[in-house]
Amino acid sequence: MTVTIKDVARLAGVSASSVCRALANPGGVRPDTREQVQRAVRELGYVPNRTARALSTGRTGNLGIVLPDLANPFFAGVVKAAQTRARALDHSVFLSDIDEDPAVETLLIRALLRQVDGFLLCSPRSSDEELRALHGKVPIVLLNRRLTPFPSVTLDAASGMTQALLHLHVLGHKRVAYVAGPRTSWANRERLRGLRSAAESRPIEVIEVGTAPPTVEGGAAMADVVLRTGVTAVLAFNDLTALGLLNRLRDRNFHVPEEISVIGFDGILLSSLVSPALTTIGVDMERIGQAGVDLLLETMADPAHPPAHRKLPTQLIVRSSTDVVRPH
Amino acid sequence: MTVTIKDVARLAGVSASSVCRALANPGGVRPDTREQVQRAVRELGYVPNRTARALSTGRTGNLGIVLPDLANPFFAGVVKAAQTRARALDHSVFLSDIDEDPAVETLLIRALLRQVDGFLLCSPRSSDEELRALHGKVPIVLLNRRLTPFPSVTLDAASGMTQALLHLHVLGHKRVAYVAGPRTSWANRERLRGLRSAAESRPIEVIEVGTAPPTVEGGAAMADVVLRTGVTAVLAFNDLTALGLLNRLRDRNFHVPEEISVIGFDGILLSSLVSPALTTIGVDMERIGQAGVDLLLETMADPAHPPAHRKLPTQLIVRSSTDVVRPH
DNA sequence: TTGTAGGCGTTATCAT
DNA sequence: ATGATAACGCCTACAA
Repeated sequence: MTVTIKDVARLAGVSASSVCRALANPGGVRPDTREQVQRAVRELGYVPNRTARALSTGRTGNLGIVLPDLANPFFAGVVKAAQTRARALDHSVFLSDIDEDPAVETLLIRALLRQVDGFLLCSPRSSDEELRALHGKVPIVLLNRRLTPFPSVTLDAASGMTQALLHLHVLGHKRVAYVAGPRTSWANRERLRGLRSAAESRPIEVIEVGTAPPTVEGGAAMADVVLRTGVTAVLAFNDLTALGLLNRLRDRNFHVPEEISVIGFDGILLSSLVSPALTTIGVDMERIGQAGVDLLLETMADPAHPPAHRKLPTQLIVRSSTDVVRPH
Repeated sequence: MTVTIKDVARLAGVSASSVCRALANPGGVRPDTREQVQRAVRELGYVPNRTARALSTGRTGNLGIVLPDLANPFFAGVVKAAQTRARALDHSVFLSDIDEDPAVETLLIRALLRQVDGFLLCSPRSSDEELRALHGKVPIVLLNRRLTPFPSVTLDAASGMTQALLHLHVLGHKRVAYVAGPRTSWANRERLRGLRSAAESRPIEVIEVGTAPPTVEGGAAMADVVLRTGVTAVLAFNDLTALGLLNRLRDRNFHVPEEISVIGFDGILLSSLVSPALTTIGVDMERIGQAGVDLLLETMADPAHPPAHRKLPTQLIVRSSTDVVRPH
């Protein structure tokens, strides 16, 4: 039924090891032998069983990608890019959506541990300790989180926040709100830190209005709180949150951006389609996913010399054309 | 370094076979033996190597999900649900985004063939022949495509299209356009068929304006063609296409829905956030993903008696509040 | 250059 | 109820 290396060997009139060599190391075998083998392979439609190979070599050719929520276009975009990159490098991808639940994260990782050569952990929600406990067991690259001794791909949130605040400053804003993301999110802390730091040197007050799930619903739920602070602008943890805000503000008959400015983070497609279009701090999801996989493969190749961290740029995308402040 | 079943056996003072039994079939072993084994397992932190198990049992505990484009929120939503369901049933998921390229689809499937117990093929772009060639080799469930002898999960496109056309009819529309999706998409043909069939019994003319990639860009590119037909309403293959249309129409200073109505398909979150919100034919992505996995597991359990096809409902979601026609 | 003989970790068969 | 033993498919010394 299932064609194995032995079938190929028999048909080619050689031993299994020769088949193996002919495939793995075409130079290490006589040309005519290789010819025989290749013909047999084609004829039988032989495909090596990677599961069996993994048992023997200890390498599976698989990567594990773990992320908080695939419904967030940011992660979908990153995974798409990562998966494409992985395939180009002859690797398959296990996908695990933990649905924002830190508890299942480490469980999932442990379950997949021996089925992958390494993990790309996107915005992991686990504690530093839990993650560190994994170190040495399996190559890991962190996305959107910085934690020694792991290699990681992060975003230059400080730059993005500075660009955004400068933008708001020029428009005359004096008080801005920040709607935070998950407490367990390193990126959230980083963005807030960047925002605060950018505000220090400017006459702008930053008000942290609290944490919301990084979803449209989460953002919508925070709109009233934001309004109560009387700010003229609000920065959200990410685009989904910002869109939720935008929507609820519109329901409340507040005009964006005339009465209140909203700025998101990620630059997902969706942010460009709403109207008024969302001003946001954009990132290159494709590059993020690629970089993650590249770093991971480097780490796997040489665990002793893990590659350096990579910090990717952010770029403010101003979309609302009439950011005129009318302080209230 | 890595703890195997033998380590457990040694520590528990039993044979490897007993460890295996104690874990797989707790009843088939003496209570005190099981006790010993469980203690050893905990102490050593033993986790069975699923790769090795797969080699022995022939079952991997993995599913493969293949889809055209993860950047499409419809597929992201379906995959999220499917993945969650799979995990609940103790299965892991391989993900493959083929980026709308039929050529890589079968290649990918063949590559993963021995690493999964079955495939969930979402909107497969391959030909009937290519797919049928896979039959018998591995359990397969089709999503968004009907093709004997495969079990499948499909949508009641005809119903959705009928609802939409009735809606347009009531509003007085006489000529509507359909912006098609990929030619290789079964769902596209089905939707067009449903639309045509619904139009037969009504005084409405359906004009197929051509094929567009099922993306925002694809939709945008078709806007001018749609305008040239002079229709008062346009149905798009999916929401992304519809949103592209919406956007470009707005750029052309056409008012939606006053001057032209736009209707999408899928009911992705995005469609509810734009303004005017997109009227669309909604589906339950979560249920689709769940049903896909459920069917697949049934098929795997008993390949001789594959489960029946499942056709899931569609529901027109009217969002634009002022669908008044001003025929031109 | 090629074949033979393990072994990877697990499960299943067969005695005991 | 338990323990040897033989697979599963592949890879890699080692020997020829």
